[in-house]
Amino acid sequence: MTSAIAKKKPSTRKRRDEVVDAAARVFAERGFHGASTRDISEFLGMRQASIYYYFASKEEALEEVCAIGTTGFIERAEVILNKKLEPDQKLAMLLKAHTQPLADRSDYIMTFLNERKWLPTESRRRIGRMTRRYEAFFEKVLRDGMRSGCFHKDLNPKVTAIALLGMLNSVALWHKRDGIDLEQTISILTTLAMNGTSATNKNM
Amino acid sequence: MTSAIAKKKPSTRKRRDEVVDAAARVFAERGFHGASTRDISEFLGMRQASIYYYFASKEEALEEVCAIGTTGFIERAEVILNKKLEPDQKLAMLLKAHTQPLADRSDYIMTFLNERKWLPTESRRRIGRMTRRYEAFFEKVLRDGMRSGCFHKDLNPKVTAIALLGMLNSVALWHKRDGIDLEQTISILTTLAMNGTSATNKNM
Amino acid sequence: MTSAIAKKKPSTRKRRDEVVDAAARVFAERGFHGASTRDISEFLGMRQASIYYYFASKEEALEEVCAIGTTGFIERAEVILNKKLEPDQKLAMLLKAHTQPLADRSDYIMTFLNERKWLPTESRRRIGRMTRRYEAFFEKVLRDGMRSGCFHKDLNPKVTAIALLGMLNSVALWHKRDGIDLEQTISILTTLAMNGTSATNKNM
Amino acid sequence: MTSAIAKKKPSTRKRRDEVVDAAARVFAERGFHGASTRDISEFLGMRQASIYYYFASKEEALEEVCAIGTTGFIERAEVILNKKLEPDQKLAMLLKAHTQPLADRSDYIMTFLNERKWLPTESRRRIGRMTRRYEAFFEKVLRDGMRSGCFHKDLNPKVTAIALLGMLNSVALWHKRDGIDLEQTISILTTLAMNGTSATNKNM
DNA sequence: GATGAATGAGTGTTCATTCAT
DNA sequence: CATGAATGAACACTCATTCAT
Repeated sequence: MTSAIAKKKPSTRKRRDEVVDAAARVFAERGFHGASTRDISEFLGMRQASIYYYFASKEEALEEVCAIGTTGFIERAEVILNKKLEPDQKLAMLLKAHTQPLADRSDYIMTFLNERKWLPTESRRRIGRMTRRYEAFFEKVLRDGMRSGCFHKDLNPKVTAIALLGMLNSVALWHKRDGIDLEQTISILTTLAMNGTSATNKNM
Repeated sequence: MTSAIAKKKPSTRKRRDEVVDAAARVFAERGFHGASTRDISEFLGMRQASIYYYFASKEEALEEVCAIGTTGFIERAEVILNKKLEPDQKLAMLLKAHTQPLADRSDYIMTFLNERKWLPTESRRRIGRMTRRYEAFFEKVLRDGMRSGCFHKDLNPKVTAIALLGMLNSVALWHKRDGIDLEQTISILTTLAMNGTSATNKNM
Repeated sequence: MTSAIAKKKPSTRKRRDEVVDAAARVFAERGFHGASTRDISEFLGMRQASIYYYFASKEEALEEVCAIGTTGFIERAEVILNKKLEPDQKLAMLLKAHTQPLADRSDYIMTFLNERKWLPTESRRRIGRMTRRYEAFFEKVLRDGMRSGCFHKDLNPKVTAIALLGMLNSVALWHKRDGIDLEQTISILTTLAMNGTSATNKNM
Repeated sequence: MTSAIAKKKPSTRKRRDEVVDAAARVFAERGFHGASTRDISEFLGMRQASIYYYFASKEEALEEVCAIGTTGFIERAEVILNKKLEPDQKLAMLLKAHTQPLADRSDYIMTFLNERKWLPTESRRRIGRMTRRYEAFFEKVLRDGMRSGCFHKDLNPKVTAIALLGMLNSVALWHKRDGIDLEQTISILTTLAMNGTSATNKNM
């Protein structure tokens, strides 16, 4: 997924990264269709045409931003899955791991979340397969916990997985609203999620 | 679906409604910036210029779609707030009432959720005030329940309110993914939310 | 020239006059190409389409305004020419008569002066012939005065005629600038013109 | 003709100048609102969009044409004002200097005279201040001459200044009419103006 | 590495005009 | 008399993209 960024010589790499950063920033702020290649270039103090030294097309830039936006999620989830821990502990770690990149890569994450639907068909599909695989990790942990008794036995693991991710991701949309501390918010969401799935609940 | 707006004379109403519907549909599908006025007009079998008989601008069309997208939410929430019920029962009703319009007005809701950020400053602010007022209803019920003992006493009502809404709204984004039944999903989410906030939880 | 306005029944006339007035006003203010039929209709509290009850086209409206703008000039000049007076007295009267309509018909005059060039070829030619005929009156008076000795014998009557008219007409362009009284200005211009053409001058 | 603007690098200068020239020509011929950006581009053998490589907007093009249209007037007038000459000699020089650019920059001058009213508010004001300053030069010379005795003591210098300029400028409007030689016309106008203001006149 | 110059296709919008009612 | 509805043509302007340098 990240191989695309490693095509160029090390010397070139640095500047190219800045361009991708700018694209992420601008896409996050104005949306893919609302952002122009000129917006990106101006952000960099470059001319519009210069962008095309780094990208063959605007869509390719979106692809790369989205790719980076998803980088590491699956890997980190896999690591957690393989640990010797109870399912509820694993879930808590998954939730934590999921939200953590919001702090330092929010432009990439927001672009991925909101703009991936405008990717050209093929790469959209590729990314779709990845996210479904990622969701499956959550589903598996939930299923494991239901069997082992630490999650409520009547949960619908598929819907619950998507719901939890939906809740966490929605943070990305309002994490800039005043008076909301990201760290604290994430911990609150985690508690909410853990309680929502806990086996100690009756009303199901 | 069109019952929400009943401001114009009956004679004018019909055709204009179709235009608004088309705008909602196209905005939901392609995003505000990805949709052209030609897309809207073609959807209606009209010429592009004819759209401007009904709207002064594309932005005005977005405004109207968003306005309809929010119609009734506050009113229904107010009715529920004024009922003589326990806070947890009220919350359940609020959640139900919130998700119900997704079924028959999903174009409007999705446009509101995803595209309202492109509204011109003033109407964006107006809508922003509305949504904050709406969130406050959820907060109030949570706070009431925390005091009365039916919700966990250590909840953060503000963040919890936004989190629950975030979770419910995320349904709008995947409610078309295959194999997911809207009705059932909503009931699952409600249970999840009720458990997440319940006072019977320990791990807080 | 004015027969166009007398086509309709007396009952209709009044409203039609208002429409012509509005057209003159709007053309004077924004220019023919800068003014839209909607501007005219809005000025009247009408709908855009209603204008076409009175005019077959925007150009026809311009034609009518220009026609009215020139109304009376030739007639009044002819009356003056036929009087038994010295040429310099005639010239003074011509100048006075020329500037007088500026006060109460400035919209028509300004439209005529600035916008007649956008008239369709044929009516532009017709009006061109009229203005040349009008200028010839001034020329004739100048020539008469040169012969009789009251104007300087070396004047170029053609150019002088156009120059005097150019000077007077330019009043129409700044007659709204603050601190300039129309009446007084006209008298100053007349003196200037009379002196400029007087036979008592040496430096020629 | 292009010597007036010498701000850009020589390399960039040439093509851009051609575009400004074309704009001046087209604006002079059809008026600002009657001229389309396509008219300008076709005149140059360019595509419509290419105009926007040189100008941010049609209005900006008008601004530049008007700016060039006024270039040098104030400077030349200042030089004349500072000469050691009698006021009447200065006035004659001012009149001559004013009309001379008509020959080789008539598109710019005509655009300035007829179309400056369509400039955006701010630049219209800026240009308005310039023209008022220019008019003040004429006023000053007139006032000086009235005091020194070479101009009639009862002149109204403000109105006279504007009247003379109005007369000269009106040349711009008919200088293409057949049989009128520009050089000769200007000399006639000058004489007319000098006589009109001369102290040897009685009828004031 | 980057840019100046240009363009084809498209965008939102305006406008004069038509016509049935 | 006047309008509601609509439209074809044009308009100013933007945009992603190209390419020689």
